Amino acid sequence: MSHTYDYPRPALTVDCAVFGFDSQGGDEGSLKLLLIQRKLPPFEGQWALPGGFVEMNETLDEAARRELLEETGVEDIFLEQLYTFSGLDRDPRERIVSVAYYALINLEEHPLQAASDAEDAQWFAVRALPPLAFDHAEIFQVAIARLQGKLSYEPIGFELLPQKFTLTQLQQLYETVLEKTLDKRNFRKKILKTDCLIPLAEKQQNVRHRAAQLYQFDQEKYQTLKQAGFLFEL
Amino acid sequence: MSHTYDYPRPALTVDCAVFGFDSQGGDEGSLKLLLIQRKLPPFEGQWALPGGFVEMNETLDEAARRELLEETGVEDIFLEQLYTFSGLDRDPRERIVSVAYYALINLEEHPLQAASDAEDAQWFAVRALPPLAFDHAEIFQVAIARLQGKLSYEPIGFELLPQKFTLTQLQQLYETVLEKTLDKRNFRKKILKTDCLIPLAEKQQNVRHRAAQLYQFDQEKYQTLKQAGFLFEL
DNA sequence: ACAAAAGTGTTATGATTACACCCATGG
DNA sequence: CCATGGGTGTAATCATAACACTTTTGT
Repeated sequence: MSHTYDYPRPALTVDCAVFGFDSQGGDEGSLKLLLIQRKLPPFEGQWALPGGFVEMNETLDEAARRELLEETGVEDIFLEQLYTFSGLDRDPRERIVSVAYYALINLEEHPLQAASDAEDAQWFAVRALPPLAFDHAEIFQVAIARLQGKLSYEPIGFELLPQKFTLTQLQQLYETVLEKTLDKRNFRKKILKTDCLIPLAEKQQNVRHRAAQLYQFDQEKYQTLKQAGFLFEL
Repeated sequence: MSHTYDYPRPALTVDCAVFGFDSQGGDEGSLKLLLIQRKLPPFEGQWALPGGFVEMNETLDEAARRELLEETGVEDIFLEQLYTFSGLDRDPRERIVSVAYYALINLEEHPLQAASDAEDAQWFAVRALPPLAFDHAEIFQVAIARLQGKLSYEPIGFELLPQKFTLTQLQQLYETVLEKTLDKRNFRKKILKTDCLIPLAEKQQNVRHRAAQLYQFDQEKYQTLKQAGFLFEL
């Protein structure tokens, strides 16, 4: 079946930069990016951001979530539109405009399911990415810049952690993403002063040192404070 | 001539929310939005954001600038991508995905040229917009939220003023866009401390009170400071 | 008892807020 | 000389940054 229009149209795709955070990886925790290995030309065998064509009966958000689920088995995650890329030679085959998204996920609670349609999906440390297909390296750059920017004035970091986390994990996350070290006492004072963390009646398990207090982010309270003009800053 | 594809494709357009600032308008200056009156259905006769279809040989930025020039005679202005809108029923005729831009312009130095292709283009105070075609009211909301957000941590306000401006004009601009009043002395201290304003050897003319010092924004210096990690905040 | 990370307070400095009067100019 | 907006300083409060030791727990 084919489709005919009076004027030529670019094809429209979505691409997703999915970030995960691994509290264990390396000394200080490590930030990861989810990539899939291409099975078909162009860029056959190379790694790329998950994504694909937008269908006629879905919005861009829906397309992004669908592709993510199909290609990586990941669903129900934080996902936000990033930027639309429209360079004339993005794709060697034809003119393709791509709406990029970035997503945040915590590795513990969303393991990769072996991708449903035989694409190989893997996590890569953002400090050691393989060469990426198309203009995906550029999309990644924009995505990480956005993540860094947004982390400083919106509480999106929690999306990268398990529901229950320690203050040290949270701090490591901020340090890793922002690429700078933070003072422990000042960090704790500031984050607790926001009053958006609920201390749980529960401690870390199976650690061979003093067990840390676990916390949970109070999404509802944050929304309330935000209405009232409060700004989450770090 | 017609064009045929294996799969159906949404049409792709750009829409521009162009803001202007009028230091005179009203007590405190007023923020304006540039609209064009539609000559054809759908929404015939209604006001809409300038915009149109993306051609195959141009990027989105280029398309936005081209449409702006064609429909309103405006060129060489600050223009930035905003968000891509993809609701299934944005346009009653067919599926159209639209990449929205916002632009800033100073009214004194860029008067509207009677639109080259017979569309009627006019400035409207953002506090008193007419009903807008399509989902353009939503696009406008996103645009103004972005303008407010960005004004606080990047020096984009200068794009809305003439090259030479007084501190009072600048303050009125901030007050108008952010919708809050600012303290004169504190505002001046803070903005001058950034060291990005060049005092000119020139004063306001033709005012019936003490003439104010004119300033110019030092774009180069700002870029330098920005590299060095300095953040323009207000 | 040791190793490993958790947890906690104080002080100095800089930033922000609040606030009111004199000055220059044109009519 | 008066009306209009231009221009300026200080003190109080708050936020930030710098900094080191004690506590808990498992081995």
